[in-house]
Amino acid sequence: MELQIISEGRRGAYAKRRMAEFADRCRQGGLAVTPQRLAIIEALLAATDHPRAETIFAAVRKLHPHISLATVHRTLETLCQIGEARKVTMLHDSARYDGNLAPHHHVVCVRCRRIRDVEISGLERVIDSNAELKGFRPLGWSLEIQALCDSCRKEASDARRRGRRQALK
Amino acid sequence: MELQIISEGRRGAYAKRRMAEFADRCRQGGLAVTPQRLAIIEALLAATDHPRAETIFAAVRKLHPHISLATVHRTLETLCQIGEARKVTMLHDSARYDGNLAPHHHVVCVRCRRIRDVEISGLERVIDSNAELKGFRPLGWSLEIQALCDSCRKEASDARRRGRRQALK
DNA sequence: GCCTAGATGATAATTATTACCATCCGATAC
DNA sequence: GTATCGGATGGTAATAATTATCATCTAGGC
Repeated sequence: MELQIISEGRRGAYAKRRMAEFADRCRQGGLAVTPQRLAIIEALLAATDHPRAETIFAAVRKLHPHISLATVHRTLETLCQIGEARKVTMLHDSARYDGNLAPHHHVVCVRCRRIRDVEISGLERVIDSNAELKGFRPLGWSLEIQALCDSCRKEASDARRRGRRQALK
Repeated sequence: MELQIISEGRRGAYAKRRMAEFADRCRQGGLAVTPQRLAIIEALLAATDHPRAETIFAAVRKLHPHISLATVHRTLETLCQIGEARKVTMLHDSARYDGNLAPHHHVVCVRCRRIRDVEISGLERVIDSNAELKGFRPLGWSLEIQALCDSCRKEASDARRRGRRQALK
């Protein structure tokens, strides 16, 4: 299969630089530089709407009809793992509800997905004085702090230790 | 079917007050006060872990084996609509990705789910000086501003107008 | 008690994502 | 350039979460 770089279009300097770095950063992460990965990162950099896998799939498909949706899903996750993309919706896999109506925020463990309430004051001031929301009328806001909880931190370091031992065998 | 109030247990004063208000607030919202709804809001108020529908289902089921998972899903959404609960994961229905690695935040239209980047400075200071994250080691944070975008605002008000006309017929 | 709109339970359908596996190909060593 | 090999891909089945459908039931107003 042969894929080519999607049209230059009106990509910004940022996207251009990121594309230039991309191959190296893949290799640094131990990943092969495939035409699919190039097409997907390029579509992601060209988008301004924080797309879902399906949207990227549709965009990439126009030029490369053979690409598979599964590849798009996999690749987007991979890009997040090597730090080339971010998942905006950390807790997207199922809806989580909160009965606490008082204004508050959340710390989320990135590993076990436990969520705990946090109170933070003074946010309102920072947002009001700062955010330019042209075209959007704000209704509310919520801060999500990504974190590692103590028990996950312990388990993660144990796993690393085991991994190292495995690697030495 | 007959459901009863889940054991008093160690419900806080907050939950107690909310339970007391609940029936009235349902009627205000034009909703029937059913045993299922009582059981679900009570389970939600008793939980501190921002549960998913399945978790509430499991909790409620212990005392009320006949309740359906579909009812739990529907009811949780309904509770959000009348303002008795919040969905912590507004954009949970599909994963959204972002190629922009620079630190930034998001405004999300609650209607069409468009997401736009916002830059907000000074957040770091507020969080560091404020948040008590006992047991969690922070890795990053992101602020999500819920909003209504201009075009959705227009459509929503058009729809209301149509609705009123319908209602007059 | 009776009636009706709305609520529920049971289950099918839909949607997003992941798993699986045969085949392919990028990267490295020759 | 060729051979080799482990990771990557495409096609598709499987899974998980949620929503739709519809027959039945019931809360709330009379």
